Amino acid sequence: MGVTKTDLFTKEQNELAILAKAFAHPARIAILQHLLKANTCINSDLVNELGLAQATISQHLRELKNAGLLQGNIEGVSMSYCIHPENWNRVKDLFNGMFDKIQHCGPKDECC
Amino acid sequence: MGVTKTDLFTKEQNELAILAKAFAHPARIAILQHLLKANTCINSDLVNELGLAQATISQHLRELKNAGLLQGNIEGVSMSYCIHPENWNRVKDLFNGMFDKIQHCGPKDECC
DNA sequence: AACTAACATCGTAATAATACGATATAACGA
DNA sequence: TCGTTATATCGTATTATTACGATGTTAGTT
Repeated sequence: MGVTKTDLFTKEQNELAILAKAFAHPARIAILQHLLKANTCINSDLVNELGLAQATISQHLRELKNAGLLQGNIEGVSMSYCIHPENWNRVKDLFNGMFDKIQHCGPKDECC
Repeated sequence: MGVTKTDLFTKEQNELAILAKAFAHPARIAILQHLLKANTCINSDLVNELGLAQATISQHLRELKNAGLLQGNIEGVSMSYCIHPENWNRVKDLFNGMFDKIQHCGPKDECC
């Protein structure tokens, strides 16, 4: 793409955008939802669950991990992933910090 | 990109991903934050505020509008944008529906 | 050691997103 | 009407993302 002009924006704006990008694919949402239910899973679970190739799942997992949403622990031969609890809550707070800033703007909410 | 296999995922997963994509650029976060403060703005406000070209701002505004996050009203010669209140709250609920599903997973939060 | 199972990484083709100049379009005022 | 102001849209070069086969890597098994 054209290069995003990161320097024009605040640290918070860039951070929120990076986090949102991690959520911005249905496969990654599906992975997160699976983990919210199952607490833990390995790559091959998700290959069966989602029907994407192993390499593709691995790539999505890495992106979620890079964003800090997941952590991975070696479990014998396989890699066990789970949601990173502290970061998850921080992300929640960051988004809600934005969501909650909306203000009532008129009797019928006619802002503009 | 390789084509995203939308049909593999649920409606909610695809919707969340589309919304997250709308948030996944610092310029769009900046636009939303500006609107949360100012309630209303026009294209040229943002050109001055953000330092991106007029065409670029217009493109970002369209994406935010397509995602349902903004609404626009004609105001004489210019276009007045504001946050779409109902959709904004629905988006908030959708994300929190996900954020809040995290469960305590152990004495030290060692999930995996 | 040889084999297997489970992943990660590489390479790459296909496709999407970003930025912006150039060019429409539309409303208002003189 | 003509010019001005404010946006939208088009075209396009550049860069990023997605998916997956092929190949590497590592831990356990026989």
